[in-house]
Amino acid sequence: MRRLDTIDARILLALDEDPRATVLGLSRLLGLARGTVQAHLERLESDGVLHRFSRRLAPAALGFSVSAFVMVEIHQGQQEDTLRALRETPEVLEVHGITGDGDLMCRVVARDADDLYRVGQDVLSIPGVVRTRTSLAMRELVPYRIDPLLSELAD
Amino acid sequence: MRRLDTIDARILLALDEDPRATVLGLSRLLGLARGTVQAHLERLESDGVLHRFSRRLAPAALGFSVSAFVMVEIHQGQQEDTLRALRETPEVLEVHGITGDGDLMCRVVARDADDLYRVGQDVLSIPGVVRTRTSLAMRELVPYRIDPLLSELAD
DNA sequence: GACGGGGTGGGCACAATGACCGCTCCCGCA
DNA sequence: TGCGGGAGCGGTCATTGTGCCCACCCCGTC
Repeated sequence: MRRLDTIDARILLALDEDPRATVLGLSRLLGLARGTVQAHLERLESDGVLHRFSRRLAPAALGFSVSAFVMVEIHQGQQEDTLRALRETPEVLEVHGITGDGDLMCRVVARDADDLYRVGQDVLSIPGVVRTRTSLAMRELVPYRIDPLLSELAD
Repeated sequence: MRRLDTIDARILLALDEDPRATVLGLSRLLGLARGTVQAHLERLESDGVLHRFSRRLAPAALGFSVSAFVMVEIHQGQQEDTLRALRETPEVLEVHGITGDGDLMCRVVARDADDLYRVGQDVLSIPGVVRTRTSLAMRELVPYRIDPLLSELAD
């Protein structure tokens, strides 16, 4: 994966401030030539450095205001089937293979506490799933952010 | 938080396909009037339904190719101080207050395995932190996605 | 039965885009 | 030592998109 430089970082931080900023606007703001900003933006999009747009969408806007982490212990043998089923469960937003006592760490969302129970059951009923341990995310104490790391790169 | 409608969902899915699509382009693609798309896009940005732009950035592009989940057990009394320190640690990307055996669930990144050890020590040395349990995210089995939920809304 | 929100379609002046050009500077390499 | 090549810059061009109007219409609500 390509490594970002100072200019990329400054552009991204500026886009955080104003996500709909134009290329020309950014070039003026950052004191760069328009072509420079344009080239960097194109590379950012084409190099796979940026995730899909919908990553910016808050699940709550879809009515999924409850989120939880589900540790899933699986039967290693049929991991493929298990993963396929997890992928087909829309409420499962992401799955990581982790070290430690669980095998899979899933982030799930639900409409409310009751709905979360249903999602939990859905996961539990997936073939290959041995045991689950659900932790309800009660408060988002530090909302996802990456700008501190970006800022370090920007100067 | 405002609830999205079908048009919002279709716009967002189209932006997933082409994040740099113009308003005019979207209106043609979706068979909607330009003003309609423009109004929805403005509302999406202004209603706080969209997270900051940098949420789209892959940490690996910054050189942080290792990520991990750190369960942090804290001294409830000084939670404020602990949180402040976590917030000041750039490698800590997000923190959730959760139910269950840990108190805090942190997602952290690091440059490599060695660097992760350092980050782990940093967290452990924060006042109020009693115990930590780190799970290295070895593989992203289902990368974050929300489009299945969006698609349900789109039709 | 009037109102208002949210969609449509059109039109306008202006701004931004994409795609060029040649120029310079700097770094790596033969 | 000198020769690429990459990356910024600054400029131009025709084309496209934007922001902001307008009037209209449908539909559910009070």
